[in-house]
Amino acid sequence: MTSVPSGRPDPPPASAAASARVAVAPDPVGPGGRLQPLADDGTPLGPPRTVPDLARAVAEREAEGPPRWVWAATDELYARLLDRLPVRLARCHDLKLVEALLLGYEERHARPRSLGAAWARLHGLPEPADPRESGADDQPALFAADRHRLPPGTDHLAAVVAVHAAQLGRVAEAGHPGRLRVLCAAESAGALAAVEMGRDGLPWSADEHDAVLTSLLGPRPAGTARPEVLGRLTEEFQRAVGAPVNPDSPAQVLAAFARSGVALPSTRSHVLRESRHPAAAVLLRYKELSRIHSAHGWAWREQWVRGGRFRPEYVVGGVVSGRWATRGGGALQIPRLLRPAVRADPGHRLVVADAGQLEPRVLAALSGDPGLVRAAAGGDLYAGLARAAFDGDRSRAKIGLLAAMYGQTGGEAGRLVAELRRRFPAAMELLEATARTGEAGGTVRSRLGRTSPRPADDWQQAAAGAAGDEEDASPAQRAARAWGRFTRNFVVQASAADWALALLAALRRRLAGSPGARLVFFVHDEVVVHCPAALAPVVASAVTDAAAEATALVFGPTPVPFPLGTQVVECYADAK
DNA sequence: AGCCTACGCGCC
DNA sequence: AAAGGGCGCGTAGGCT
Repeated sequence: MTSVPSGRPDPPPASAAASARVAVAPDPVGPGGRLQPLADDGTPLGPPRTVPDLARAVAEREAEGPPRWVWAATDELYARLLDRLPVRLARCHDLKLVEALLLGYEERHARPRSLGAAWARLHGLPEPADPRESGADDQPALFAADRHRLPPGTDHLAAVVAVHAAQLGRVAEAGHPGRLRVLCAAESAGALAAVEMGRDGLPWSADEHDAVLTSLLGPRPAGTARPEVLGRLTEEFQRAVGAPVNPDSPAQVLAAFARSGVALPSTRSHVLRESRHPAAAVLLRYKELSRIHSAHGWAWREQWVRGGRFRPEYVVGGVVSGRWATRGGGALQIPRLLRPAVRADPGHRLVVADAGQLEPRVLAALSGDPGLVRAAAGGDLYAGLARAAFDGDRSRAKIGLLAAMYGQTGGEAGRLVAELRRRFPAAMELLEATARTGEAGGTVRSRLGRTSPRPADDWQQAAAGAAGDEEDASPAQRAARAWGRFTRNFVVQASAADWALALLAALRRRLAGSPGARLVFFVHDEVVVHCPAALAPVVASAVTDAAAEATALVFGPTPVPFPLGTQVVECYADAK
């Protein structure tokens, strides 16, 4: 285990003031449920209360002063409550997400994390496997309780109370309990935001979307036919290679190029761009248009855009680094070409906030490397880096630093990394130490304590199947290096995700006082808020304040600034 | 028909 | 010395 070095104290607990908690268990069927007030250490305060209308009881309790709601899974229970709640809930403790964080911290990554599984572990019972996560075609609501995997006859509320208390104890035993507490609170707040954002949706203009598609692909074809332009480009491509080749088949395309005397290593666009063969340019154009049509064409719009909103399903903790994933619609990959379709409602604005150079700043803050900290302090980190080590060549500085964080060693980038090692030894040593840990099969942690998984037991054998005729490295060595690149990047990416999650939570809390302002998008290092135009300045300053709060929570006092570029626009395409 | 992998590309 | 991290999704092409 390698911990991230730090000379700074733990941040304070997420809620310094004593705040009540309330455990929640919905009835298996119907609108009722049970509530159990808890002390901050998880001890029950008084008897549980049975209520006929859970949403109403939760709303009333929230109005008395928001407790931290403790429940099995936000994505299931909060999603059901939200429609019937007059307000949004301030705080929660998501047992499933916290269980996953703790299992990772305890290096038991592979274990199931449902409430039922956690309950079983507490009682020495066999652990039920996690249910298959799935989207729209899921089990009907009647079976929702089954998703928690509680053994039949188990009291849901008692299980919530017991697992919660046990989790608080496990957090307290961690190496940095304060940081882990922040992580659990931020992850849980993120789960609330994810449900809300999925509900509210991203403003999306079908007309603008169509205008973009039509300008690129021509008029919409009838039914599921492909646009004529794709047929024309296919024919043109086939004439150019002199064979009836499917342009969507990399194998056929490579063979056709080979027949005309051009050996390509792949059909990737950067390879095609270097080829002088006349078919290459046609193929590139075909790929570009075909991609838009198949990935974000009219069919996508009809499937995902309803009532002027794109509503993706966010999956909190969907990536081991703590980044979110999404299910359906590819929400985290909205192509730049389509951003004109993201438009604020009339009289509204989008406040788009983007954390610039987040990962290198995270590296500076984690390592405390004096040179890198100085470079970060100047505003443009890469420019500062360039002045210190690359004769002012900003692009080489950027390539070198990214290569160092990704573990690239070959070619020009490798030489740039060598220069970085001379000038920024502490930062580079942090990266190399985490890589060595991974190569040896160990785990590393983010700043707040999110822990990398261990490689599979047979990780070095499994890699033996890969074609390995290169160099002198054995398959096992190459597998070790690959895992080292993963852990090397994990610390930076996961700590950046810590910061972004803290930002989201802080911003969400600040926006609670402005009901017209809604978080509508979150992607790794960027948030978008939709609000009435008059509110935009307030939202923009809330964003700035939230960034400062996130920096303090995650990194404590640090000389490294984490600036958030904030823009107020009507259309997403106009941002930066 | 469904299931799986490889490939390629979009985003960060 | 070492040949670039994380995703979702669509298509092709092989498998059962």
